[in-house]
Amino acid sequence: MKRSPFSSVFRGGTVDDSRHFLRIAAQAFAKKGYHRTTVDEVAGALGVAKGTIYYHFKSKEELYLAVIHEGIYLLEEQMRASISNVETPAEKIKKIIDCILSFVEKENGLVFLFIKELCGTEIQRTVQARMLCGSLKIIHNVLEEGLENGSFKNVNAEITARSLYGMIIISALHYLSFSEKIPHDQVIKSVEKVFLEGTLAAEHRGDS
Amino acid sequence: MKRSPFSSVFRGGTVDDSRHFLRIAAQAFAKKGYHRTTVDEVAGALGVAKGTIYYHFKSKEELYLAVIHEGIYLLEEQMRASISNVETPAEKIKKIIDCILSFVEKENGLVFLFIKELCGTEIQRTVQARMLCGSLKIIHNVLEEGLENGSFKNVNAEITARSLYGMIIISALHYLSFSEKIPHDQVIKSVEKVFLEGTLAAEHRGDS
Amino acid sequence: MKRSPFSSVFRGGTVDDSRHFLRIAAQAFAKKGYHRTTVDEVAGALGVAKGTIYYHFKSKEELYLAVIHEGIYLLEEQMRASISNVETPAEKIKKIIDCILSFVEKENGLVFLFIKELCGTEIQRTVQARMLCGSLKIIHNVLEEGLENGSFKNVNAEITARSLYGMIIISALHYLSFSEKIPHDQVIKSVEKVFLEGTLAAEHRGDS
Amino acid sequence: MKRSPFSSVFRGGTVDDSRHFLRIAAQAFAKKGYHRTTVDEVAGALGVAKGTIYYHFKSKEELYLAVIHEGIYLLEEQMRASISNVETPAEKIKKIIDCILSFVEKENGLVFLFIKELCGTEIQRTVQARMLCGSLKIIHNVLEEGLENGSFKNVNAEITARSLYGMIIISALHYLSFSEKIPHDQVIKSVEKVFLEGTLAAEHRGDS
DNA sequence: GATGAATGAGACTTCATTCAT
DNA sequence: AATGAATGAAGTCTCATTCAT
Repeated sequence: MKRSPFSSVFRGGTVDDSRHFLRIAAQAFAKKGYHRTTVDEVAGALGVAKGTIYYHFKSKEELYLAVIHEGIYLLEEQMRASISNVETPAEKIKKIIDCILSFVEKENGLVFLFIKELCGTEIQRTVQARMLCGSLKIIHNVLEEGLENGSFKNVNAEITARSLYGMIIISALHYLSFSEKIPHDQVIKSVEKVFLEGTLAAEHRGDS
Repeated sequence: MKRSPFSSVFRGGTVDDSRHFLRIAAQAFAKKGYHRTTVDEVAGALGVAKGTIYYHFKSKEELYLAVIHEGIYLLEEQMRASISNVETPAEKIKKIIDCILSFVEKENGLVFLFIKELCGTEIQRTVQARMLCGSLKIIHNVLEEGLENGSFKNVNAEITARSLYGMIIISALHYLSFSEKIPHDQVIKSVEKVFLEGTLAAEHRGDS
Repeated sequence: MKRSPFSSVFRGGTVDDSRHFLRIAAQAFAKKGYHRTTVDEVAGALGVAKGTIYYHFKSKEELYLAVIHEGIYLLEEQMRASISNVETPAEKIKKIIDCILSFVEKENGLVFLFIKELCGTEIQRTVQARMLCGSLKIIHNVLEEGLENGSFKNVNAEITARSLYGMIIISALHYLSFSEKIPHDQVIKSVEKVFLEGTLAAEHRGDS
Repeated sequence: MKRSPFSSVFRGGTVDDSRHFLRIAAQAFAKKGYHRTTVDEVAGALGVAKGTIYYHFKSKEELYLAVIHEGIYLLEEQMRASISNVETPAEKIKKIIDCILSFVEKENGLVFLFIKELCGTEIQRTVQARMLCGSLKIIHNVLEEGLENGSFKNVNAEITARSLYGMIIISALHYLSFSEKIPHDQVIKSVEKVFLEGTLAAEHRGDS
């Protein structure tokens, strides 16, 4: 029984097939970015004719959004999985750092797409930001858990969640910018330490 | 007196005129991003004919690079100025946070362009990253200064500089993504605190 | 009992069913014209899948021709019926005016299609014109009947038939062009009078 | 001094140049109709690159409208000229019949375009109809003139104007449909006679 | 008989770039 | 130095048609 590439999106066919195809499309887009990637190229990567893309998606942009959405969902899944069996909030934070770093490393094409999208049109920005809030929420929840059980200081959970996100992403991005391999352990150690313990030497701190 | 590419637009134009024009071009590009902004639009914003652009720049891309470069240089200038009369490294960090936040707020169009560019083609990424290293270096220097005089813990200065950058940028970006005003004081306070003092409660920390 | 192309759509469908379907297809085409109407839309209006169209017709064009043909046949039927029990040629002319006007009003979509087709490619034009000659012939016959029994002046029956056709159609079209309702009585009266009696005042006419 | 093909539409260049180009474009469209004529073909006929069309017109449709408009204006000019030195309304009618017939014969491509457009979308219909009202108005005025000076019977000038238009156009179209030459004299004589004197024999008429 | 997913040729449109003035 | 009309390559999208089920 022949399966249509996107059959699962609409009828029959497993969801996994569909996600698989979106992942391939993501790679196609990731190579050169939205604008420099032609629909023909995506179709080629998918092994279907151009018309097939347009049979399933209203426009290049709609396809792109599906791709982004899938990517964001993928990150969320992995973040959730990474902390599923972990006890303390501090440990969870460490796992999340590791997880995001790995994701950025492995799916760097996708990550570039995310971020670029975050810097697009006002409408794109908002849509995209709202989607990313899912993964942000996971960090946010861990922070609140730590605040409740007293393992974390009195910090603004929202802003702090974003700060952590930023630390990880930008640290990782730096290596990718120079096409270097991310020195996982070093980065994890450094981000962990700074985030959890700060940078001030003990004698310079007026710990609250 | 150095002559700018556009010096003739204003008779006797100086380098400052040139920077002024690049700043306007930046705003034009920032509205819709590199690809969706036409040379016609940039020319229109500049009040010159399209041919004039090509008289001064070899291509749209070259113009864009000049714009980006000018933007990055602008940020560097402001960062340098912000810490020029400050004593301690910790104080300098605070000033830098404030400075970057203000820059992101005021020049958000430019910042979006920076970041997008950081996520572009491999070659662009590298060029761009190298340029951004200027402002990173400023943070880096402050950290080393603090390491030397003992006010900072033994942290990896390079990675930590990037982490701080990431905290600030991403925190700020969040608000811009939702077209909200950045709550300056809150963000500054939060980032400062986390970065300098960490998030772990005293009793949970095995301070080194 | 003859089987229609779509007979299977309604089990035991007859020729009448077929005509019914062509009439629906006509409405679909009429809305936006041949080119702007997609086969999908026609299929949708018919409540069948696109493939079904191609099962019954070789191409979009063949379907369209069938539609036009059905429309022209419909007009002929009605014209013939309208004069079937009428005695004098002059009375018949009045009935025909009324009949065409009603047809244009009720089946304006179809009429637009006819006319557009009359203005198409050379080959289409000829095919179409030949088809329309059926209804023209009806008028022509009435005129000849009148010429024979002396109730009509010595006019060129062919050209005059076309003239009458033109008077009616264009008069009616004017209202449709502005999406106004056709003022039946007025138009009938005016066309009748002009056609039968002319426009010149008695004293200005050198009646032959 | 080089002249741009459409220069007159915008600046410099004579209006005649511009009209000339629209006339050529009209011929291009006329051959196969709006939809089957590609912009490339029009550009080719005009001897310019495709982009040049889009430099001067926003879309294929806008170009088409300009073409139609020019054609309608052309007809009006000729109608007005044809009756400029004619005395009586009845003579004017004769001239107008001749003029329209000649126009249809010479510019048949344009005429097909007019009519097709009259049968298009509701919006097109209205726009087009409004434009054609110019030439209709000329006939209308002649009729009113005749009504006032008593040379015409008491007919409805509006509807009658349209009727005459229809007689001429459809009579002429018939020949074009079969790609035959229009027998000018015969048609003129027939239309004139029917329109001015009617078809009923004297003894069958109850002249008012 | 009927379906509808897939196809791919072809059309419109955009826009960076050139060059004569 | 500056202009802006002209260009044409390239990209998005449509849709008539096919064919395996």
